[in-house]
Amino acid sequence: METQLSNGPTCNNTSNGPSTMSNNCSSPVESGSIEDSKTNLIVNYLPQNMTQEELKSLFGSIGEIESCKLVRDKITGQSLGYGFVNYVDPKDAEKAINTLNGLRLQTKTIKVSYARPSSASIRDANLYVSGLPKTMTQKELEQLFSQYGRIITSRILVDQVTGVSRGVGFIRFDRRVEAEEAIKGLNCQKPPGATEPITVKFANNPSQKTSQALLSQLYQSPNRRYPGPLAQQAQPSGAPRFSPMAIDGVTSLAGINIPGHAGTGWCIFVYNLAPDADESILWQMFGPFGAVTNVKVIRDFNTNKCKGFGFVTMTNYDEAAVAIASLNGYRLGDRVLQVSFKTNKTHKA
DNA sequence: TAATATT
Repeated sequence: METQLSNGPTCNNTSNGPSTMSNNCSSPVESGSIEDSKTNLIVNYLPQNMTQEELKSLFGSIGEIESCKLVRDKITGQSLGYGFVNYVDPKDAEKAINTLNGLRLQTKTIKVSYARPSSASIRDANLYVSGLPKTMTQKELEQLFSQYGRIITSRILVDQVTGVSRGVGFIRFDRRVEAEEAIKGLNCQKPPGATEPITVKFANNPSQKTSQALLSQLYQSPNRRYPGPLAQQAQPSGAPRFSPMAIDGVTSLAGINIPGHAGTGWCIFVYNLAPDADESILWQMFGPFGAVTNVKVIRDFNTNKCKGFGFVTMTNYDEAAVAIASLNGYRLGDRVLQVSFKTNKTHKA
């Protein structure tokens, strides 16, 4: 634990997530400020539909949260895909990095790292690079740019089908001045061995998105989500499909009184969990099916071992129904899970 | 030639 912390949490890159190369591993001390917070985390690559409450619920399963904020577009209110979680205890922040960094949520692999102190100097430090040799790797790209400063993230865009580089990428520096120097030094220059010069300029800001792009984003249907890691358990072919109209996120469920519906969402009962099961397994199993607002593993007060069951709250009925259809009967280790909407029989008024 | 990381 101590070793990993001093080595920098951002070294925990995942293999296929939208993560960075591993040169951003400086500790807060090494990066020049001993005042860096050890409780405040930045969470990147959040699913588009994840809410602040869901973020808080996920990270609250680690420890007490002092504050939590999902960053949204000022105009459209759309999530910008990242947020901040500030813990009360630095130990919990460290634990969150160790347990939640790299967690797969829907189509995303989230990244959890310490937040740098907010400052104007770290803003607008993102570069768009085009004309790269198709053979250039992310590592080589970073090597080229690292002479100008500390790289926070890098990415080379690839063809989704072939996996071949599209010759364009992004480099985010720690500070804007570093990005400015990189433009001066590398724009219109040929990388070593390349036959064509590259273009290096500041990347567009998300706020500059066209209204058309915003519209397509607003109407992106959450129904197209792949059915999670457990597709073999999915409903038999021929089973009724769910209408995208019904799960557009604005369907009002307030006041509906149906078993399983708890006012804030649809409560799902998960039975036959192992004694050492924890909340993360529930997030991982149900997250791919849609908006999960809460998970809970029921534990014995004395032993702190799971009593064999837990609950998951999902916002949308259709997504909950698909999750149940897919996960009921799912084999987790050597156990076969029973998954259903929660009934009211356990606590009759 | 364009995905999102500083409240």
